[in-house]
Amino acid sequence: MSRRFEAPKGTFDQLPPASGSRAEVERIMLEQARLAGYQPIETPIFEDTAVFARGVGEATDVVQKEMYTFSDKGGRSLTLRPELTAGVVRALIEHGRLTTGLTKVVCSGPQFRYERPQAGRQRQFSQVDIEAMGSDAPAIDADVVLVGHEVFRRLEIPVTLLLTSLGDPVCRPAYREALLAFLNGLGDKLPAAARARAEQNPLRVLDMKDPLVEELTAEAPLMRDFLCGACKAHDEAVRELLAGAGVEWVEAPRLVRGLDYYVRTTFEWQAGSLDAAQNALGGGGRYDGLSEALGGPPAPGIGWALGLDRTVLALEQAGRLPADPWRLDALVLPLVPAAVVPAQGLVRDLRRAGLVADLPYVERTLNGHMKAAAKAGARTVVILGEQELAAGQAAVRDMTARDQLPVPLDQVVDHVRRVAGGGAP
RNA sequence: GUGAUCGUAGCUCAGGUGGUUAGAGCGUCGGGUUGUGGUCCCGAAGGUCGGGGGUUCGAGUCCCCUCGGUCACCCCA
Repeated sequence: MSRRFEAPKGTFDQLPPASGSRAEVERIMLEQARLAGYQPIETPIFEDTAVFARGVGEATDVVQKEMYTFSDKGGRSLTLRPELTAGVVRALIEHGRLTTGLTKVVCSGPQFRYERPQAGRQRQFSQVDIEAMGSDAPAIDADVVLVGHEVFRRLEIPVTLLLTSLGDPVCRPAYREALLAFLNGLGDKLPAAARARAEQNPLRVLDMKDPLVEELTAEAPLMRDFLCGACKAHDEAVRELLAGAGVEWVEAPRLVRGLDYYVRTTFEWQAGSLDAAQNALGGGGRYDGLSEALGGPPAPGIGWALGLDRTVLALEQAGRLPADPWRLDALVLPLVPAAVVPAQGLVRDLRRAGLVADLPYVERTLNGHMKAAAKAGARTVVILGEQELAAGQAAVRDMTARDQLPVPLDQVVDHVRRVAGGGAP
């Protein structure tokens, strides 16, 4: 026997029926985006390495140690996308979509980061992402957040929205200096890891989990108190709009992003139900300036992404996974050779009517077929035996009611629709 | 990248101090007499004990290496 293979480290397979629930979560997110006017966009899974290096930021951990970078046979340096925003912005710039007006897009798909896997953190992971580019109006910030609010509402999953403003190139440098001064003032009381981080990106010291660091930085200056007039006005307008839309949030002045492009409005949804370190189900923020960094025209933007795998995990733990929508409405069962052709025709008609219909394809006793149909959750079984054929009928069994009726062949579709549509658990 | 922990049938797990043909439950398949279901009864299939090396008369059980899972740090959605 030859060697058996396993999925590569940090990747996983999605098999039915769990894959059905997962697809349903993705569908709900895409649907909410569509209702809010976001149009589908698709970009390559790999890009010129520089797109991410410049877009995400040379100094970030993502770029420095987590990218899947390789050379193709033409000697180009390419990178499997570690996130979606940079590629989307590159595409919008390339096709001249950022010169005028507002562009709202949504996309979904796998991304890749070389990390040590754990629950909710895989080397290949999927996100559903929305981006709105071309406006710095606070209303668009609220619009983007509202999409997420509705998604989590529909999924009936308890989340907390963390919200803050990271300032902009006008006010952040002064804050950075103040924070750095504060951290330096702590001297060697600060652990080495924190001091090292302070040199790279002092803001990130604020979200370290080391209790000692938390204690030492309890009185650290906060960006919130350093916002310039424009940022402050923007922030207040966003909050007013969100409050008006009934969105609740928690102030998170220490919320920090690991991607360099974020400015001003920044947010994250945390799962209350997810008992894991990776509990951010979705997050994002404003990234004015990213377009310019990628060689495009000035075009402010904001967006966020839903972590699909984590959201499914959280739904699982909360016992709220959406039902798998692939359950059979009708299993059509030809009992004699002469019934095979009419059965195929029935299946075609049922499917045309939008019902999930299938044949068994395997040899089994009638008893066996019934057992299998029950186990699979089929709502009806349409039996075509000798007697039924002779009468031009099918026996349609309602599996929930355990009730069976002879139905003329040309009425089977309507009958199944009535039975299957009615009693949905 | 650092630390910890685990790895026995498709799934969840048993397998004292190493000792004949490795077990259970669930699941799967078949049967419980003519064409009818999830409970019940009977039966069957299914395992190079993650992989490699070592110690030993003998290893699923001990040692080393390696691969993978999980958890925390780190990072992030």
